[in-house]
Amino acid sequence: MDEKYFPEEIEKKWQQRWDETGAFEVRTDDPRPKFYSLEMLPYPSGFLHMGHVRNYSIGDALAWYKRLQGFNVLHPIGWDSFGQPAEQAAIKRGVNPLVWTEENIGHMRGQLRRLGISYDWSREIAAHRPDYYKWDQWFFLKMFERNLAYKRVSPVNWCPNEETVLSNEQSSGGVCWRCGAAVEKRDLEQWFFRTTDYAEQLVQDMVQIESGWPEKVLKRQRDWVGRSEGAYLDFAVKGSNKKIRVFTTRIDTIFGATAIVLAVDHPLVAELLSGSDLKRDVDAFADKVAKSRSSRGQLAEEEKEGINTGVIAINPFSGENVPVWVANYVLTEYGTGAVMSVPAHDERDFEFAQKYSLPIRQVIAPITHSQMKAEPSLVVGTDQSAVMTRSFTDYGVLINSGDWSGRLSQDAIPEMTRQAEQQGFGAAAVTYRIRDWGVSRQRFWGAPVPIIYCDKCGTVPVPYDQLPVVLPATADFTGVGESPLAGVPEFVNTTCPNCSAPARRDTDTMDTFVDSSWYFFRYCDPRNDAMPFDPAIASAWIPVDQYIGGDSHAVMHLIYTRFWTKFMRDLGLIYFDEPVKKLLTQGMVTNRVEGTDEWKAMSKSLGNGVDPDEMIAAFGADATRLFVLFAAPVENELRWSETGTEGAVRFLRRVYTLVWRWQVRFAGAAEEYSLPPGEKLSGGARALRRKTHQTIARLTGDLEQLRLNTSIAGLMELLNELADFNADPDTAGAADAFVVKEALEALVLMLTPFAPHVAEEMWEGLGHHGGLLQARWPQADPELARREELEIPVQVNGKLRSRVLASPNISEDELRAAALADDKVRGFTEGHQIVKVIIVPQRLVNVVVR
RNA sequence: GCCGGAGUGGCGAAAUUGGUAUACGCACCAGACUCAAAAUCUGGCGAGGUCAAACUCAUGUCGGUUCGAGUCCGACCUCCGGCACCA
Repeated sequence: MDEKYFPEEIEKKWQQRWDETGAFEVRTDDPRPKFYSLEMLPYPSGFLHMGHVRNYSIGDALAWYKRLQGFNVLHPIGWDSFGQPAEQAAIKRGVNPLVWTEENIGHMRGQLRRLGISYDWSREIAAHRPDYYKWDQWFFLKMFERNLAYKRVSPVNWCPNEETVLSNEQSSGGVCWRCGAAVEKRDLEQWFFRTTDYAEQLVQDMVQIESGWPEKVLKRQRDWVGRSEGAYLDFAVKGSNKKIRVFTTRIDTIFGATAIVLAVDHPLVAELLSGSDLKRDVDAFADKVAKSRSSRGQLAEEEKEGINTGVIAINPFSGENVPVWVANYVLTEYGTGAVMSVPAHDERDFEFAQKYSLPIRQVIAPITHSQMKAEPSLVVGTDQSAVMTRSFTDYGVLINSGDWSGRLSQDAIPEMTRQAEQQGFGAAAVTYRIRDWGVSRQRFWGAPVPIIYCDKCGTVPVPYDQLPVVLPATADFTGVGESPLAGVPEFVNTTCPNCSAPARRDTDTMDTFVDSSWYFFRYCDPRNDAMPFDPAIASAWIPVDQYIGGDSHAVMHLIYTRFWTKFMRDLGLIYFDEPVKKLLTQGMVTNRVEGTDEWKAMSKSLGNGVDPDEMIAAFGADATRLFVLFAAPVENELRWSETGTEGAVRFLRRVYTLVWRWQVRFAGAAEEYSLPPGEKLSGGARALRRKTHQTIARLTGDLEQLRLNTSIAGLMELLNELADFNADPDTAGAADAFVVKEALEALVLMLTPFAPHVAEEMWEGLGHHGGLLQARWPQADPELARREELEIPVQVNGKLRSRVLASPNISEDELRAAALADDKVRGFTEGHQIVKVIIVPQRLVNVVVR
């Protein structure tokens, strides 16, 4: 130890030592219990930002804490290194994507090491390397074999700016998730994974993780899967043998159906109208709708429009004739692309009916008090002349519904569904909003789709022994048109694995979310060249005990990885359903935007970024990390503050100086540091001991819940108590020195998760050799943590009036007597009748008077 | 519009889940050290009130339950997120 705290030297020293000894490398056959601490792997943009620092500091704190508790901790890192920016660099600046990516990784790896995050670097992986993406391709082939990967022409979301296909998730809100450009539609042949096959499991299995995942994330996933229970119903078309199938969740409103409405590209539209005069009008209308959809993502804001086709359908329940319309507000992709329109009880149908003067027939009446209050115009048995001013969408009691009138919605729904089934015109049904995952990208910098097209044999999977399908070293990066791979003849031209005739490779690459769906399985067995991972090894580590990342991945990545896990389970690679036990979605790191009062996520374009390297240079990695963890609860937004970081340095320096002052005594004398039996401690020493043990208990609880900010506050309190104790190392007696040593050791050990370098340095200074990896988290003695004397507040009628001193084992009677005898309390009770005295043992006395 | 979450000092935030509101830190103020500054150390720091105290009022607003409410219940206001024609 140096006399002064020089973070740079200490950090360099310990980083080097950790590196040389491979300190954080772990083995799967270690007998200790395992713990898997995982942070979302970074995209190698070239530079770490403060969000990364926060993410990895949280994960590292947990990893160190668990190590000190005796766990075998897997804490790996890798690179999500396929994706657009590398290709953009190639297009704009002519840099080779591989060179660009490897350079970025090199720089960021250096930054992570300077931060001193305790990773097992021997397990580092990168998605763009053939030994990784080989397994993306392997999984693709497995999907293909099981009919979970299929190809179809489909209108895809197309970003005109980046000229690439976007998934539904990536284009939510009608804008590109990365660049914000308005999304268009295009028809392309695309590969899809059947995520819809797993829709039900994705919802059902949430019960397995709901205790460990934020409710917010689960809710978004539930919404995303969009499970909806209802029924299919077939409406016969008059004068034809065709039927129109609709999906509804409100079969109980069917007597109020006054139209059938089809989506513009519903297949029946063309059939029903062939030869009709209206066909041209409807086609023109369909074109118009398609155009306006591609230019604007905001469907909800569009005015409802439709055309009456003149076709008549028959309501299977009432036998009534209803007109068939085509309209822009019905979605092709959801349900059956056709709905029964019930204006009285559906907002959208109501709006549509008003515009086209369709009849609005009430068939559900409100029954509860709050419904009545909200809908004064609607009453049971209302006459048909009553005018509805808006739709009534609650459940209620059926009216004007033939034999069903008088039934409750809740009862009518299952019974009407049963009748529809029995009579053969309907069935109970569950629909989902989730769609299949489009994985094709017309991109160079991704894992090539391992498929070959042969004129004779058609679509042929690349044989497993020919994997990986390696990306060519380079291509023409024009940034426009089809995939760059299509312009590389050596890549495209191949022979058919079946018949050896000349054939062509698929020129698309896979979505990068494929890479990130299973990467943390690969960490467990990163150099396996026979399989993506050994099932036994992966099962020894996974499920991940704690996963940490931004909540921007609440739906995309975190749904895909759950899907992938279930798929791997069905392949027989693993036997569990869910990959992640506990999830933490950390808050953003924000900074003030210069010249404004706004706090926004740090970004280059706003000019409010903070460079982690500069922080490390100015304050040290330990102080930077400590501040980031202390400044706010992990899930909150963190507002950047430089003075806050100075405060963190101040704290570390105070601890360091104290250790320095005492280490001479601890290292020099051959004193035995145990408390001599029967030795009486001074009041101050007892208080310090108590604080030490209270702090241990507090931190142990807080860290389990990742309450890092309060943990650090606890350490600061302990330091303050140590400073107040103010014993002199040169003259302190053995008992005082023992108490100080106990406090300092606990402080240093518990500081390790937040500031590991300086903790190592101080731990060594306190005379321990072998480093913190040999050390153990301190144990709290509950007996010592307990107060020996309590200052118990005394209230009169709930207002604090005084305090009395009492020992913790004082009886209730004694406490009551002491409280009532207190001068101040007597001042407030005099002249009143004491009704009762409430005593919360060891806590409080409340005297109730009248 | 619908669904979540949150409102506590000048600021980030605590409060063992109904029991001393404002821990810890930042900023600020005063003092010590210094020729001076920085650093460091000591003290102060919700509002009103007073020489000082007593005391009063304060956890978005209004009401309720309770001996006692930041915490529970009801209504409302504001802010932040998510979803948005999903039948």
